[in-house]
Amino acid sequence: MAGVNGQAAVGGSGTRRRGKVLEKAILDATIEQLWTVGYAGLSMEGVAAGAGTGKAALYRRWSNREDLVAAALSSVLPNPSAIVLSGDSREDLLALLRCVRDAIAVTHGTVFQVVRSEAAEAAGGMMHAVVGQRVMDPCHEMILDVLRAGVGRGRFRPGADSEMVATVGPAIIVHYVVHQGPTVPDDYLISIVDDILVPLTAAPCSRGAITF
Amino acid sequence: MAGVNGQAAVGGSGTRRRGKVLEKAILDATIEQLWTVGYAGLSMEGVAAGAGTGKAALYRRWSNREDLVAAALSSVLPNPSAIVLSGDSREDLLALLRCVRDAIAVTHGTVFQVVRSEAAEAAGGMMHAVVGQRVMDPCHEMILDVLRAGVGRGRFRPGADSEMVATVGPAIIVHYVVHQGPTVPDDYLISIVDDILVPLTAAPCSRGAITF
Amino acid sequence: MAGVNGQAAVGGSGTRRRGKVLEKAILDATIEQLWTVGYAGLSMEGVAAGAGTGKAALYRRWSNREDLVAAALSSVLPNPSAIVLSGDSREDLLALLRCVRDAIAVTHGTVFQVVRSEAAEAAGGMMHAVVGQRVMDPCHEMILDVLRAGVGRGRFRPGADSEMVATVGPAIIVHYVVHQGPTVPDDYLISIVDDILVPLTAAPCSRGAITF
Amino acid sequence: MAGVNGQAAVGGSGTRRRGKVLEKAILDATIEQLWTVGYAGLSMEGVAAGAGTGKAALYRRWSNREDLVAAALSSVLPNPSAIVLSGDSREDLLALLRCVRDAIAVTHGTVFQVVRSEAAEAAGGMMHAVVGQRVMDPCHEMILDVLRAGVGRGRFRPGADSEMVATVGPAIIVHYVVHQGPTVPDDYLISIVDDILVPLTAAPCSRGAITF
DNA sequence: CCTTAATCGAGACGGTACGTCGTGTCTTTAT
DNA sequence: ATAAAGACACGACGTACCGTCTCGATTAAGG
Repeated sequence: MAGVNGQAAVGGSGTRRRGKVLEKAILDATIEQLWTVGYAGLSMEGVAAGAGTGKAALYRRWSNREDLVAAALSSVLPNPSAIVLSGDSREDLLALLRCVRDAIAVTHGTVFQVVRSEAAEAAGGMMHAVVGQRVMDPCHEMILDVLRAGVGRGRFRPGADSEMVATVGPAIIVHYVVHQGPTVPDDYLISIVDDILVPLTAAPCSRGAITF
Repeated sequence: MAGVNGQAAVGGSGTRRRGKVLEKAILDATIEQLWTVGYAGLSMEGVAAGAGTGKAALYRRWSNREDLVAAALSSVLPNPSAIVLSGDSREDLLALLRCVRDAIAVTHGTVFQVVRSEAAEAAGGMMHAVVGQRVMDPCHEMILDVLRAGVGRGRFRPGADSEMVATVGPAIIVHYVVHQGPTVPDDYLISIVDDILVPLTAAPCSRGAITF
Repeated sequence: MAGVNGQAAVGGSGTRRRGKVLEKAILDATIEQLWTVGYAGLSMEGVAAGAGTGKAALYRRWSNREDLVAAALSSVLPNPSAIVLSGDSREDLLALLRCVRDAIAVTHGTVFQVVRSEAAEAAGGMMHAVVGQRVMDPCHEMILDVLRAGVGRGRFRPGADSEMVATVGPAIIVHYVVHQGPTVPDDYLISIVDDILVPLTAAPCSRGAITF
Repeated sequence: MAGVNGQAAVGGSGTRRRGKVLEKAILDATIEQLWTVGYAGLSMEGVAAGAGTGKAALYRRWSNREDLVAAALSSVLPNPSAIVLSGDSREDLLALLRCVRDAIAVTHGTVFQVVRSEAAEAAGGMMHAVVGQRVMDPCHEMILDVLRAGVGRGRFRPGADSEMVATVGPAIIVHYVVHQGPTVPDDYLISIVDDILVPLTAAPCSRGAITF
């Protein structure tokens, strides 16, 4: 458990880590602690021990537990801007929802282990804000882009490119995570697209007479 | 050996509180602490002091902080079964979403201050489960009932009475709370109904004889 | 999770005490507590507060109350080896008994506030052992030396240099303290020497050539 | 362990003890606790549980732990007035020292587990006083009587019937108990008499010329 | 090459809260 | 009326972390 890296806490291991190497070891130890004991059980002392360093090395970089965890999460979060949109609305929406899902999964649901605590709000870089700024917000914007494109091409009904429609998908994912746990199956995402987003954006009476 | 003094409580009240009276005082003090210092800042000692009692009286009833807060929240949660459905689908959905909103507002967002922590999962009566069982789940079922009724009367499209459609409204509210804070304006709820639920459930080609 | 504040000690002293300085402050506070509230009323929390530190600083050094008090007593006990023997048997015995008396007086009788408790026996450095090893045992040996010298010079009867004779003086002092309190008057010590030790060691038929 | 008597804590055992029967059960449970966990580990709750009763039954009879233990000890202490003196000084002194020894042994050294604590001094019937009044003081007086008789018959030197000489024997026993534990071997008592009391009381040059 | 300043590792420090246990008081219920 | 049971207000226990701080030891960089 202790010592994610290979040379910590061995005593006279010869070399002593500094700078980025040490920082990486600390963030790795933080992530490990999140997976093993969770956010509530994570302690600065535990992370320091796990990384084979002292508390001072942590506090020199991050002012408290929240900041440390935020930085650790930030280091493992997926990057929405890496997604290339195909132009196929359904596939693009699915890809973006998968990104949202992965952002939550990779943190093991930590974001929802502590959300909106007052202490967190005071701190600048709170965990939730990190996930929001790094993943949720960009995904939201990209979903909105897809919706606008769909409306522009007449594939979606007018007004389907609203903030709220763009919110529905991520919201359902978040709701699922909060209620069922951090692992959202792919079928569920497909279902969100097909059962919610498709009907919600469908052009009304798209083929006129057929409904007759 | 420990505790060698033994003075009885002299503080003001002539008689010593017991049972339900004391329990009420403790839960009230807990709610007050939640509003003043938040979940993260709430301590058993603080609640005991606030309630004018000792920690033992707390631990005799609830085994830890989570259980205590869950009980306190439970004591202030709205009761969905008190909602009388009018038969007007739109109004009924709105009433149910208001109930969900109130459940979160009344807890000052506490449910989302700590959600799905491992400790919480271990404990039987964790905070989130309380809100889920007491409000979210019943509301979900009632929303589903409204949807089924709408489908049954042909006001809603077939298939609109799905689990996922019923999830959309609460999910958006949760999403809002997590991102914007615990106070969800009524306009937002109306917008959820009109911009999401109405289009999502709209009978295809709503204008025409088919609705009959 | 616990301990969310973090203010550093602001209390008066510019710098934070460490090592020996802090240890001294703690032992002093312990002695003060012993005199003000007695052993039974002494608490780790009280000592920590009195010394202006935290309980951890105490438990880091001593594992429990007994050990702490033993250390505190040890710091104020008289040192028998500082006594220089004059060769005058009577004066030397008196000086040694005064040392025993002082050892008890300086602890305010604490040694006899808890003696031979099971907890004490388990612990290695229990209070009573401290006084025993530091004062009682050395004094016993020195008394024995004085007796042997007296016998050697024919001033004392043969056999007067026994363990039990050496025990008599301290035993009477202890008996007095247990029954009358920790302040043994000097007259009493003189009386022990003159009324007990002198007759007990007197050479038979002291007047006569045999003493040669 | 729990339930010294046969019917405690069994539930609906039919009869409920009162008065002397209950008092006896409590005192027995107290003695048992003294032997098993010692004075320091003895608690009112433990005694109540051991006796199969409630704390109220204890506090109705004795105001605190000290009083309870004093009463319990008192119930098992030997009675010096039962000793019949033979007239043989040596035998009589030995019998009295055995009484002192037994008084300490029967309490398992409890008297020296807490002695002269401030709390004890405040209370009227503290443990140590009980042993003192019930055994130590009477024995002291009886020893003095034996000494006076010896002096009166010319067997002892004049002045041998002093308070301090009478104190020596018990004092050495107490000293032994404090240092070696509550079990004083009979040989040790004999040694006290033969090596201390006999020389101390011996008539000087009792047969004149023989020493010559 | 050797200083020199930075920063590492370790852990003591003053402090808060934890969850447990015992005290002495007071209530409740049943005998 | 009193027994048994146990809740109550309280204080102390010994532990765990917090965030700050000190103290060598190590090490990268500058002269």
